Amino acid sequence: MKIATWNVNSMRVRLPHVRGWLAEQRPDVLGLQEIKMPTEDFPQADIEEAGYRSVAYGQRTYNGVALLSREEPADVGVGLPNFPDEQRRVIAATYGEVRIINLYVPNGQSVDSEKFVYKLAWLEALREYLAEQLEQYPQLAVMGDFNIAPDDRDVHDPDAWRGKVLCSDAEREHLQSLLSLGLTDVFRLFEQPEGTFSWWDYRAAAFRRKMGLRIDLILVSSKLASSCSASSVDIEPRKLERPSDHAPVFAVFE
DNA sequence: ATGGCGCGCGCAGCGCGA
Repeated sequence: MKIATWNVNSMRVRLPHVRGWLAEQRPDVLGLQEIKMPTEDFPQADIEEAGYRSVAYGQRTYNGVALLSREEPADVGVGLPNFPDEQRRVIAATYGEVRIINLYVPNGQSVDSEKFVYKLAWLEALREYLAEQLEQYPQLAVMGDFNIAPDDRDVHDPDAWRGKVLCSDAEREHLQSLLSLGLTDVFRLFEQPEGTFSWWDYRAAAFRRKMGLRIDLILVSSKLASSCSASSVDIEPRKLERPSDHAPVFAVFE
């Protein structure tokens, strides 16, 4: 089974990239974030032409998530059950025995903003939800745009970013508390090239200059971790015309 | 190097992202 996550920064604009990537990589499940359109506008027919089912949880202008899959999804859930929120950031579904939760974690803007307070509260509610889901689903994958770089290795210039949003101790501690539930960041199960990132600012030629962060993650339960055979970032779509600022990240399970 | 870029909205220029 191959699963992947990709913040597409507008599904309308990125539909050709998504279709191309599905055709080339053939993931079993692809989680999308920042589709930036209402659920009813999601291009389900175009995705079906590519051989994929889809479930979306979208809204106008901001946020929005979707799950594309070769198999029919079961038990679709949206949102965090313990955190009423107008912002649409979570969609979950079960494929066979595997539960997949697709996330768009709040950005947080800056560590002294109200949005940062919201981000930390959101992460606390996420931890409670994941604790409950782990009890229910031994084979659990939680993937998406976490908007947290787990470690200095995941930051092109750790000193410049130290303490800043996406890299602060408070955010990293929240991520650690998710991992403490029994989840593993599968990317780090394997030897990786130094300076592997999943997001690069559109400004300042950040991609060309390899100035990025790894903030798109795939966390899995121990049962899935033991069967994981690969995990990588595919930076090729970031080189296309009008790219998303994020690259897809995938993991393979035997 | 925070400013630049790119998105939606909507038709100018702003809010937002990370």
